[in-house]
Amino acid sequence: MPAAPELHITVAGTQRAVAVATTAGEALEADGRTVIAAMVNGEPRDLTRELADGDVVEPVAIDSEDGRAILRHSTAHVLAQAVQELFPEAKLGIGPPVENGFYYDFDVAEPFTPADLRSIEKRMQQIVKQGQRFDRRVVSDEEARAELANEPYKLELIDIKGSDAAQAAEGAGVEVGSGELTVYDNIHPRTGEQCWKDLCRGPHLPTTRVIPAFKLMRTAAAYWRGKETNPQLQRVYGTAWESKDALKAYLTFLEEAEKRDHRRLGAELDLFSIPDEIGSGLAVFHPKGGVIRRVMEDYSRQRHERGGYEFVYSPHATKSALFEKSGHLDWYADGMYPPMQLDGGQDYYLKPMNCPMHNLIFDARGRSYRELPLRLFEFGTVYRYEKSGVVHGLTRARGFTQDDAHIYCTKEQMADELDSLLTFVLDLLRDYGLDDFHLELSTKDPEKFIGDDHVWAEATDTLRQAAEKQGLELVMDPGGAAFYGPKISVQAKDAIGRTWQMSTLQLDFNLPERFDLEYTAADGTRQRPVMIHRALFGSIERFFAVLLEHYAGAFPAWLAPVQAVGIPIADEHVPYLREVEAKLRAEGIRVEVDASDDRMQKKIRNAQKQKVPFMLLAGDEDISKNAVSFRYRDGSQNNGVPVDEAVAEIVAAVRERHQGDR
RNA sequence: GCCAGCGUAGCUCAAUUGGCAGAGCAAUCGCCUUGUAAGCGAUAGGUUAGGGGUUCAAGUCCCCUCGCUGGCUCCA
Repeated sequence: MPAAPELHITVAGTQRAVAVATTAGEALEADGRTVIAAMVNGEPRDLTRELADGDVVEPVAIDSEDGRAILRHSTAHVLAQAVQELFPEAKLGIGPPVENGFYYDFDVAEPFTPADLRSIEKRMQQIVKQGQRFDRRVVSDEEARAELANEPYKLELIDIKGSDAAQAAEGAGVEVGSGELTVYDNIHPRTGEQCWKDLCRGPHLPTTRVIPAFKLMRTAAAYWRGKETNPQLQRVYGTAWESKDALKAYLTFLEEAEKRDHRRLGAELDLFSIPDEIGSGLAVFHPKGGVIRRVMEDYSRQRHERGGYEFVYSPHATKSALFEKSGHLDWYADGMYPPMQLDGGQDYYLKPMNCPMHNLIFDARGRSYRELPLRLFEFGTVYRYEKSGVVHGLTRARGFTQDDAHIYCTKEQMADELDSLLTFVLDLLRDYGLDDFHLELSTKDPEKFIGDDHVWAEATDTLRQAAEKQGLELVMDPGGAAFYGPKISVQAKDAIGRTWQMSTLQLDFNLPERFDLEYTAADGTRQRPVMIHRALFGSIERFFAVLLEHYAGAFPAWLAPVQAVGIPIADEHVPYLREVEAKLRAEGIRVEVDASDDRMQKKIRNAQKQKVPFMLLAGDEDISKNAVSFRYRDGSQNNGVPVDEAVAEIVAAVRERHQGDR
């Protein structure tokens, strides 16, 4: 008698033989609650999918990255079902999982109101409670078109299936992928009735009841397939988690992020403001913010001086001819303030970038190869006409100052220069307390560029090599380059794990061409230099905002606007603290004595709220020992610290740029 | 720029159905003289973003403008 046919598979690293028609869930002995899907040969699949001979099966836990994505995608389906039950006319867009949650786009006649959102969420809870089954069904293109005849956006997705357009539309791959089409039916557990269905690649949770915790967050409009010229759909954002605690932790994280918001801290700590009277995106720095900014700039200047940079200055406005020559008026006019007409019809523009100015400095006289690399540095203030909806505090302003430099070098010097430049950048960022980086390489935008393809390819390759040499993770950003050359940007993670774009390095073979820049080589021939654009902070304002949020306002001592405050127990102790103040001031420390008629407790509270790193308290006991009570802003304290020791500790923390206070 | 929400004292927020614009903090002036995150009292602070409309009566309802917030698109 022949043996029953068997499949030979690998389950969680162990080889096994199982009966034909065994499902992934059976092979994994999955409970469908903690293990909610299977990774089969590296592809996520439903637990109900049958295995084939030779399959390699791994469990997908709901609290893994893949598991959360499946959970969120399934929750997006529940959202869409709830919306179509409450708003039968709503047409479906796409509904992928995203970082921390999911969304689904709908075409509806009226945008959702906050009340709609609440009733949708309520309906979703009912669907979750019912425990509807997610059932996968393979369909042909024709069947899919027939079933989805009332869903015009889904039909469009079927049409572009597998094309570049499908890849380009964020999230569309979740619906159609590039292989066979599948529909997921939601089946009522008791009646077996089909409650809802959606075109979807899957996989999904076994049932809706497996969703442990979710919450709808907000509504927003979003352009269909991310194109500004397409109609706007109504997007509903939500979040979903593997447990109620995880959801709660996420909501707490959002609150924490809100407390760190640089716009809020900027007002609380009296650092800067963006007065309506001046205009959107145009900030003023108050004295305390000014101190931080000045110290940031001073240190950067010092480092650049040591790094072989020369300092230049250039004006904020120029005749249009300069930006015609640079190509900005052809490629960047939308991002510029409109021109001012002066001198009988002459157009003047505010500069959106400093590079053309620096090119003129390079070109002011003949240059020798002996001068290269020539590094021109400027804190250059630029003005860009940002669309009204995108302006955001200091991180997206209309006027800002770049720590901008342009490096002119030979082709031979380029690789070394990029290498040392990246090291210089990362080093400097570490001094400002950021140390978790990755790099991003932005390549040519096929619709917006100047110069030859092979020149772009060469520049991109050079940048890639420099990036790889750093041994950091490198992420590609196709089409993200500026019009004149590819770029590497340094992305840094802050204290609560958010990623910010910091430094940018751009390689440019094109502007030297347009400006006809030349140097005389050793053999007497005229040669074209290569140009590197780079900004380390990006913009000082943005960097300031990132640090403000990174430190939650508690800047390390060397950057703190007030580094130490003297707090007397009573008025009679003020003169003693004045002496301590004088000693600190002689060492260049920014110190104040709080001689107001508040009580000591209130003075401590005020200093804590202002996040002053060091508090020096003095009463009779301290004075008798020529000491102070040395309090740190974390609330800890050393009593009876001799004044000279306290001074030395503060001076050391500032001079050595300590990250912590002690 | 597009969609939605919001705009009350410097800040955080009240104001019942459309019915006298209010509190805490901050500020100013006093009192208190103090040992580890808010002492007490008084004073001042407002064209409720601006403009128009409905109404006996508008912070509240309607329209327009401006600004901000969250997204989309874009970006240092």
